Amino acid sequence: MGTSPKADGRAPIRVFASSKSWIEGNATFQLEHVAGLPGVQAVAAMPDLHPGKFGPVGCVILADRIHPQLVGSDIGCGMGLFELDIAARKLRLDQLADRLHVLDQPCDGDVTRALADAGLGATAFDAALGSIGGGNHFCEIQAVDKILAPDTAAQAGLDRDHAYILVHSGSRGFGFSILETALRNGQTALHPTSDEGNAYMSAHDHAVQWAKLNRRIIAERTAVAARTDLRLLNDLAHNMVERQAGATGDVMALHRKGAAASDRGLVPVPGSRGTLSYLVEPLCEMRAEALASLAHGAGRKYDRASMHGRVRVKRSDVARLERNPYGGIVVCGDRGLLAEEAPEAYKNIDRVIADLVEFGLARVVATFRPLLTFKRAQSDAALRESNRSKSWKEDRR
DNA sequence: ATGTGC
Repeated sequence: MGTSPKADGRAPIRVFASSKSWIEGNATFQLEHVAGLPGVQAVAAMPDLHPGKFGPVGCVILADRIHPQLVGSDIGCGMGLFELDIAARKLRLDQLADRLHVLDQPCDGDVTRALADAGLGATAFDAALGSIGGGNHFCEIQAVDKILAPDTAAQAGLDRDHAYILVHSGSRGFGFSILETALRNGQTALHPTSDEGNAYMSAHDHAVQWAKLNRRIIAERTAVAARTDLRLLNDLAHNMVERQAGATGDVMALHRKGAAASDRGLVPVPGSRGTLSYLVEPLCEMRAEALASLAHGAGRKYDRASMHGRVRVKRSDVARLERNPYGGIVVCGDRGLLAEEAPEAYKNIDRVIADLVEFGLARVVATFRPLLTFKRAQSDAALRESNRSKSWKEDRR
């Protein structure tokens, strides 16, 4: 770890990655750029740091103003971990894989009721509630691999025999539209208590709650497919900004750009879809230095575009990518996405976790192995075709 | 990441 001296008006950067964790040069370059943005006072980087569209993913930025671009378009994106009320060995995974295709259809249940129960008003994007989305988003059925902190695991009610669901999804078109509106109005930096700042935060917080509900509904649909009940272990957003009191009483903005909060319970840290995932307990000692945050996953090693060259998406490769090394199933109808999201596109999650442990940021509670990973099942072409036919029907009315 | 485009 190094703390850069404050030079060129750049905020100090603290990197919680050992020399064993490979970090791409462009990610470091982006990190330095972000540290030089207006009003930035401190930056913390996690071992899963990798280049992003606007600044690197896997970092935390404390500033005296809100930078909507740092939060990005998927406001409220995060991880929900749920326990299913069924033993993992009792699941019929092939059957469940078939049934989970309902996740590609809109909810047929009463989404209005779910929104009302969550205290949320209607949005123009509610038809997408309960859908996973694309990119690195997934819904994964897991089994406990090892419990490494039995006391903490027992406190959380973890049962080594039960199946678990880890949902990675966000606010779909809703968060996207909020960023779009902010940028259209030229709002690249907002004072936290200005009218514009308040309006952004209000829309942002709505999207954070919407995304959390989205993960809940995805998990509930999965539980229905498995004919069982579920219980929430924890749900944490890793793309978000929150206001907090600064040292001199002024209001600051803490941006988590692909980083999980370390002050609100156990943190699920997913690996790639071909590795173990972790549940970790944040430790307090270095919390302030790490800006109250932890790594949010393995982090990409190769960008999406380059994966198309690295992984040939022939039939034999598809067959390989549709299984994981644990004998589990990966459902992803989109060949291109399958290549982009191949496990080899990601850094080693064990190394990322080892760094968190070595820096005293967390300890491992349990590991989970993937049994069934569900990603967007329809290809791009199929989705476009389906949208086209929908709008054609609307045009005809 | 995106009710993801000419």
